[in-house]
Amino acid sequence: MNLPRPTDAELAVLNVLWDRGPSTVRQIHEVLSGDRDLGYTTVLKSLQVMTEKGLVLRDETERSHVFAATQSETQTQRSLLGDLMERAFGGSAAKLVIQALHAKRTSKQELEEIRRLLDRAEGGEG
Amino acid sequence: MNLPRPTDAELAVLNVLWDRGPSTVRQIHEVLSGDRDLGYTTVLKSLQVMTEKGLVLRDETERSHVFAATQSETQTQRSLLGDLMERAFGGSAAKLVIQALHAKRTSKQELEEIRRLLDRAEGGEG
DNA sequence: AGAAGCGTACGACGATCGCCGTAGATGTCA
DNA sequence: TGACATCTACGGCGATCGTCGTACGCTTCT
Repeated sequence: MNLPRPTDAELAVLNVLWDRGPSTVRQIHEVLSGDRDLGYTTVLKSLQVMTEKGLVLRDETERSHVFAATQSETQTQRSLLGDLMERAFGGSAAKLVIQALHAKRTSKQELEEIRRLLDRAEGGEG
Repeated sequence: MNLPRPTDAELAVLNVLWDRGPSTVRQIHEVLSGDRDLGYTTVLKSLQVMTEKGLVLRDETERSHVFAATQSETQTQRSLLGDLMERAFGGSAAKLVIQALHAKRTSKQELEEIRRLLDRAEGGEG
């Protein structure tokens, strides 16, 4: 089954989950309300919706439910990227990468990392 | 002034505009209804909303208004990418690029193109 | 036992999304 | 001139988004 694309608010929650591992509403709320002003029940409601969508799993064994992301950060990043690639880049990974490199100044180390990946990718292709 | 992120439906319209240049509702509708089933007034309404948002400009000199994108495809691609980079990649272009290369099999030619860009980017840096 | 605190459930609200029907103005053609 | 086609404007509909208030059930503390 294919999961729906997480919304902005949902992605913020997922980021916390990926960063800190399975967490309670309170823990997530604490992290998130560091940035912006955000009610406790807002986070709770988000998690409830995300549970219905299958974006998170809820462990109800304890009184304070514990939530965990169902997809890894990497999986989500790829599908988000694939989605954007289709919708805005005519499906071309190369165009996307090129614009990404323009979108933000990339450090020398990062460029090297990309180059290494390129070598591997090229090698692995028929 | 900063334009809002175009929605999925709006991006589909913009794609037509970038591809065919300034167009009437009818022309856009013809292209779009090639793929999916879509009412004429649906496209019209989209364009009206997009005009309010500043995503397109409307030329009303003719009876059939002519719409044009206010941002180039490249500009939009970059801001979409920058946005996603912030929301899902912790602001790291490198992570994004790496996942993008994984997200879809990339042809040898495309890889070469990216490599060339990398050379240029590296050269131009301090 | 009663009060105070912590937790989830539920419903609501204003905004937006994507979609379209209908109204009414304007142009075209027999 | 009258019929018909073509356009835009407007409003509505069901769904989702992001946000929260309120209700209510368990703990825990006094």
